[in-house]
Amino acid sequence: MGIKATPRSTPAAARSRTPRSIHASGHRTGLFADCPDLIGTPFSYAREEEIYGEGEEAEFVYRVVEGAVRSHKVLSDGRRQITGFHLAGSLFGFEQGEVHWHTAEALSDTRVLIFQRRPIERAATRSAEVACQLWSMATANLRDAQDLTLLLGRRSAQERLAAFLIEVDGRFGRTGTFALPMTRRDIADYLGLTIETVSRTFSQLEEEGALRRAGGRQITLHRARLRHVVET
Amino acid sequence: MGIKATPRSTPAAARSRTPRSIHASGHRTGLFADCPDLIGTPFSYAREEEIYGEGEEAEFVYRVVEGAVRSHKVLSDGRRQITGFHLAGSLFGFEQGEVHWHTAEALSDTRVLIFQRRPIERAATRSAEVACQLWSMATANLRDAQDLTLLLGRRSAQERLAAFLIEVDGRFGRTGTFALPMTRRDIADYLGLTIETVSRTFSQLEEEGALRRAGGRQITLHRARLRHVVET
DNA sequence: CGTCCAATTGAGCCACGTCAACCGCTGTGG
DNA sequence: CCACAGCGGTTGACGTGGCTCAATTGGACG
Repeated sequence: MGIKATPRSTPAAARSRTPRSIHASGHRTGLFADCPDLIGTPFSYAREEEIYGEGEEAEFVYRVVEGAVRSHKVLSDGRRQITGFHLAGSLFGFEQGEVHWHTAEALSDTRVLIFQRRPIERAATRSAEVACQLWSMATANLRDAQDLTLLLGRRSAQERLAAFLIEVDGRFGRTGTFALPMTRRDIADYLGLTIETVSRTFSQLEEEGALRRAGGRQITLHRARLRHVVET
Repeated sequence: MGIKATPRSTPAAARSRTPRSIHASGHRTGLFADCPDLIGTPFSYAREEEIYGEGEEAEFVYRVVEGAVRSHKVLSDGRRQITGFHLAGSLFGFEQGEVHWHTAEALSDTRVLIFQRRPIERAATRSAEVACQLWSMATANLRDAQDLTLLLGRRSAQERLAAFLIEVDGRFGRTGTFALPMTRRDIADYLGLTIETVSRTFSQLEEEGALRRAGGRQITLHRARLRHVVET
């Protein structure tokens, strides 16, 4: 659970690098787009590498440039709940307060932009616009978290997986065909299931013609039928 | 599920009332405490009365003065997930965007202060301080939602109920003795269980000496044992 | 071609859900 | 003052969706 790969380099090292300007693509919110003085430092993480851990001081925030990241919490006995996946363009690690209250790990080799949290928070205390963007971001995350709450509290395995696949499809541009960036274990820990149940549910959905699998990760959705599974 | 009592009066009527200044007690965040120009209008709701519905235009936000409120979402087939309880002092209904994405109902006869959302949002675009408070509030709600996510995704019935009772005790001042303001159905719909399972779990916890019941709602906790059930 | 690990599949079990009976309090009407 | 209806809560019997344990398959890579 959460195998740690050897870090290529440390955030401290990243901080000492010369920042280069790059423009982020596909961001969900416009935050930082209109803050030309906030330049992120490019950085990379290997597959399964930890980006930050729960309880660590929250010095940086991150934007995914390429790859994917998961945020999760673990109980002492190892049970894990993933609270979100961050794909290209999305910002994560912005958890107000002095410490991170999640652990973040790279799903695959991932490039990010790193920003120092302090200057952004200081900017927020001066600029209502920045603060409103942070508010807006927190609100979007809140809505996602509450949707997940409904999913976990009241939906069956089929409904959970179907809703999840529709969500991922949406993030990949609603093409209906994509490669899942996460393992069955990640999906299980996001949906509050076991890998076996996830696997069986994939099989059921495939039997019902709601999707087709190719090589485990590659998926083609039959969106109408999937949406029918989710209803509401 | 969500029986609607006859409203005593409507929010529209509240809007036309003369605002009276009162000071809110026991608020979780200081929001509005230092905004003397933002005066709330007192208003009341009867037990089980709907305060606002999902999809309605979000014209007001609310602070509980006395009583308790639940926020929830429902699926088309009636399955319900309560996403939060709001006790005296807490602010709710502030769900950025034009419409509410929850339904809110009074658990018992409840007094609130109503604030118009528009002026607050306008204030936020002008004052970084106000915007930061809104951000901070959203962040606190986000943390709660993600804790609930872990609870629903990965914990057993006993752990859920124990964690819930500790949480409620905390909100009532950590006395260890209190009357639950909500029914078993509400608890079940918050914890993603059925009323029968909640009831049986109460019985188990009582057998194990982790709490004592008196008349259904009145509870005395054995905090050490309850905490032991939750661990982590 | 062999190794490794993700994924699938099967068999059996159990925590929690379902269905149903019953209890006890409260309010109401005779 | 009692009878009774209504409702929240508890308990029992039984069903089942998802979990556990275990074996097998399949794809990626050396």
